[in-house]
Amino acid sequence: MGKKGEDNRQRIIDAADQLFFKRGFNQTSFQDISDATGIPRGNFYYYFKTKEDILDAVLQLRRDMFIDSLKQIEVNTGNPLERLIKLADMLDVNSDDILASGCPIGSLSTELAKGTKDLQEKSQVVFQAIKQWASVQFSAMGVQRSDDAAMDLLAWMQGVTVMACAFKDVAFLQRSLQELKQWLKQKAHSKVVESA
Amino acid sequence: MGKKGEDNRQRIIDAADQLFFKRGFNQTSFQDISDATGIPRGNFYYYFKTKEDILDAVLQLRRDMFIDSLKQIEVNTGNPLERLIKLADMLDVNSDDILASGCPIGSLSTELAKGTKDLQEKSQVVFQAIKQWASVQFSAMGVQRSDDAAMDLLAWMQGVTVMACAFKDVAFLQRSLQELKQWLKQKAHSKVVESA
DNA sequence: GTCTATAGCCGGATAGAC
DNA sequence: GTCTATCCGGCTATAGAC
Repeated sequence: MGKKGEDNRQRIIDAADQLFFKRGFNQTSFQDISDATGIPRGNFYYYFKTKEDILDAVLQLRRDMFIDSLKQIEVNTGNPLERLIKLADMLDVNSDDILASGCPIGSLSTELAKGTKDLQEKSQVVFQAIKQWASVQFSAMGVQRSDDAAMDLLAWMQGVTVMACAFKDVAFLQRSLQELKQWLKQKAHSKVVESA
Repeated sequence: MGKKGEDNRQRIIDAADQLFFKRGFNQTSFQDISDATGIPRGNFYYYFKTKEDILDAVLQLRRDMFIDSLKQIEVNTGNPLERLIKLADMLDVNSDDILASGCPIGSLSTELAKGTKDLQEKSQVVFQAIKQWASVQFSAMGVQRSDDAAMDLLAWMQGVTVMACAFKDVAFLQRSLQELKQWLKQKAHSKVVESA
């Protein structure tokens, strides 16, 4: 806590997080992060051994941020259906960024999938956390095969994001979000029918 | 046709096409393409002024290849529902590549979205060709708002691809493909009900 | 802990011989 | 048309002064 460097370290991670999203991991240079923070390039190696170490820190940050957001949703919302709807609504809340740069997690995962096996595995961590949370909510809703449902939800959100970003089509994003919410509500209702 | 260089030019484009898919556009160097073809780096500039010109040629190749494939489907299949199912089945036919590197069009679009505005617009062209073809098929099926249906289909395929690639999950890919086909069949049937 | 200077490499692009 | 040699710049990473 008292360490001076912890502040600089966090500023590097925060800037890298933004730049990895806007430009991609490979296309973000130490110079870019230096320009954004005012911290000299050479100084980075005091906090991180390699660029990949910065990536690790960014992935951990994103995972922690998501887990925080999801816990907030759990605190504020008792109904699992409404919780999942709030997750989906992130597409609307962040629509400007999504149209411009896609999904921070999905686009990074897509980029890292083309790298070394080491890199490929790292990108799963954030998705895993969200998937697990969504699965728990589906399960609480009484949905069978909640893991499958969680994957379907994530796939839906990713697909909408890829196409909306490719065509810069906010109307498609909004329409798909409505249909996604309908699908979630049907999931919640159909479990009643099936369990009857 | 008699030009000697046309052969080399095509070999460069074909190698770039593969490499852009496996490693990404930015992460593919002239050296990589040279290694794959045996053609010296410096020679590339006889056929292309810049790396972006190679990208243009690759995008045109992919568009042409898709248009060819879709025309083949039209020739071999009279029923628009079965045509769309054959389009979806590309997820199965190319499942190994998809698990390893994602969708050639989607992943490139995601990468280029983080580049200059010039690059962003180019990636739309291939998607546009497939979307238009799918829209025609939905329309022939009697589906209302066929453009929306085409976007939904592409988004579904992209979402499945992103998640299947991220988790290297072939079972999810297969399951989602079955559900996608069911959705297509429901679309085909529901239009009868609505028009009755 | 902070910063400058620079090594060492590799990228896209060019010039010009053959 | 084909190929070699090379320029110039940017990259990650390192060394070492302060």
